[in-house]
Amino acid sequence: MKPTLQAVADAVGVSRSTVSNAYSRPDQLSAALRKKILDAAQQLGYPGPNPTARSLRRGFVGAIGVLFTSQLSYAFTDPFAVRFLAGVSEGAERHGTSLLLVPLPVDRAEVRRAVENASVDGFCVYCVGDEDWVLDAIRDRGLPVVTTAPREDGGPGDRYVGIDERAAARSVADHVAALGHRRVALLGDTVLPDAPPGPLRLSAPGDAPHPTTRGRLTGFADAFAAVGVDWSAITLINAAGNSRPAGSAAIAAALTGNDPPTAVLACSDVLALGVLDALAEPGRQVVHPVSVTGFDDIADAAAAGLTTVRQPAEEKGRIAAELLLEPPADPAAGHVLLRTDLVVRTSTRPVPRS
Amino acid sequence: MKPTLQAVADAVGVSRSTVSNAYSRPDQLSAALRKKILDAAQQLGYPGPNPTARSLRRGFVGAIGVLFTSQLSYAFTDPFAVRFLAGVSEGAERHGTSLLLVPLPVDRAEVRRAVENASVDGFCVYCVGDEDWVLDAIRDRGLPVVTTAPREDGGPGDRYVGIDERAAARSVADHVAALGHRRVALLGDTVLPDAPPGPLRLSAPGDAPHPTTRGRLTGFADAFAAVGVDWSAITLINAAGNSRPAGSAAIAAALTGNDPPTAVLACSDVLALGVLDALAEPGRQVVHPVSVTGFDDIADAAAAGLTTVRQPAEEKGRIAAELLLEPPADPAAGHVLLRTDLVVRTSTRPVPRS
DNA sequence: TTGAAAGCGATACCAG
DNA sequence: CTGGTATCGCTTTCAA
Repeated sequence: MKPTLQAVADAVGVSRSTVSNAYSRPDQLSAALRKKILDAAQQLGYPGPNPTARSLRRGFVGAIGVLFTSQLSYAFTDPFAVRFLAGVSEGAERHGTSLLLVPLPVDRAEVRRAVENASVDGFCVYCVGDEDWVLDAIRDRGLPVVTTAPREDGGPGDRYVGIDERAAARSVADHVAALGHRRVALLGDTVLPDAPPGPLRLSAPGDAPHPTTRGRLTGFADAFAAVGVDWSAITLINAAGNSRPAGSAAIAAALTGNDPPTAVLACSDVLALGVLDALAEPGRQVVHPVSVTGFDDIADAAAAGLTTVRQPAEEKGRIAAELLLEPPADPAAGHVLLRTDLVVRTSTRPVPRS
Repeated sequence: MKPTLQAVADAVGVSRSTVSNAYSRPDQLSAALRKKILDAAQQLGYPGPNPTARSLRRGFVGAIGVLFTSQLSYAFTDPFAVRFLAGVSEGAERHGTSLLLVPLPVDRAEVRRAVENASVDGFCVYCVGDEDWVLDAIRDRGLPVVTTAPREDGGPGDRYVGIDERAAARSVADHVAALGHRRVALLGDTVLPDAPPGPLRLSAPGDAPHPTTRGRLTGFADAFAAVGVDWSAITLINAAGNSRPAGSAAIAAALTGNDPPTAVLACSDVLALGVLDALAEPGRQVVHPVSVTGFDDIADAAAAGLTTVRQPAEEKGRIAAELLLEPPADPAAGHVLLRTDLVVRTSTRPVPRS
């Protein structure tokens, strides 16, 4: 049995409170006594105050939970997520706060349990898919939450850090439209739950359930509507997952069909790079060059010459952590919108004359 | 005040145990009563059993601590570390275990406190530098630990997953030596604590305090000793940090000096890529092509054509997690050595004839 | 099935 | 500066 604080107290012949003070409030006892206690503890092999017991008593843990509405390894696999986390960890580190990465089970009921079991002071939710139900589970815990996508029904303490998805998406799409592209395809990840990879019909961009995807598709549509291209004339393509291979697989058919698009606008850089991969495949020669755009501006985008929208990944994470750790006095300050920038590179070109 | 289990019990008119059972052991009470309790809880806004209290009582947390002997953001900045973590998270996820990323303060005394304050069932330590003192703090907690570098004085329960650093390093160095290189430079990160970037004298490779660096330098030295090149004839260069810019900065002077090395062997891919960056800089034309090798085989290595040693990053992480979560019955199985492979690409060429 | 009682290991207030 | 006491919120025999 591991010795407890009580054991140390007995050994030294003082009360528990004194031993506790020796650890947590050195100024509350004489240096000599403190040393005596610490020595005895060392000698007994007392590992120091049990952190769980301490948290219980203090009503505070010193950790924030980070949830990915996806497999946990997504957090380390997706380039944007990694940078976001780097930012979160930076913010947390500044406050001496730990990060608890909680894996979410696939089963909904178990998700509740996972959320309920996390010893944390608050949650930071990185929204990958449509996750209102996850947010509900968290909200029921009654802890502060910060999300990366706006909530429809955010309560008073609702905190959020993001970008104006719609405007940002519009900025790239405007660029593409200005280059003369009219026959375009939009590529999104899991536009509808369980949709297979490939073309997908959606009566309006606003029908996409996931807020981020919805915002981006709507922004794309806005730009083309402005030049007279109706939503119904735009090809929407679904990718099964946010990864390069998923992007390649999803776009493949569209590129080889007759009348392929002259431009593909993807909802993420990863998907866009997948499109470039598909375009580069020997078998997949398209009759004309295809312009491609991404979203995020991850590291690989620059080398690939990908035109994209930059959003400040690390800053987003850092602010998320700070929103949790230093709650703004003014609740209105709980919603932070970051700036985005259109980054034009070589992957977009004027529409080829036919 | 948030309602407690007691409040729910009072509201329903049952005892606490019954409410507790409603949550944790559904089979211990009638479905009807359980529903009644859960409804009441919902109605009262009871957030479910407090995870901290539960952990205290159960003596088990359901989380493992992950420590980086460096800034926490290193975990998300260094490509190899990220892949390692992806592996750890995969292993943890399989067990429904969370990951607690604990930021380590710079101050040693505070490190102890940080370690002592982490509510976890075990620790996984990613060794960046010379961290015996961190390991000591952890060991004093009396929790299981798995490290990525062997410990000199590992106790009985000592768990470790790594590679044969020395042999792996030797394999690249043998390749370089076979190409005829004799005037070589070795590049390592923080070879000695607080050493400035640039050339460094070490009487023997074994003098490097950090076990990983020591192993790699020794392996490099082995290979050259075998072809008659003495340690004293080898240039050792220190980089201030494991990053591309640090690599560039450290090597710069050596490349422009007279009699520059014909080959540079770096202790990591990141440093090696930094060397390639330096070589590519307009001002830095070297009189002859310089061969460069790395270590790890991160994603960027392939694109850069970097010759390197591959070690299975994700697997390393996954095994680390498993070693913690499914302690091997046979203590000897607590030490896992992974295989490495020499990957020859275009960054190494035969020594130029002069 | 249900409930009473005994902790899990520590902290904080308040006398002394 | 030190110690008694109440309590943090829950789980778990064990008996009814």
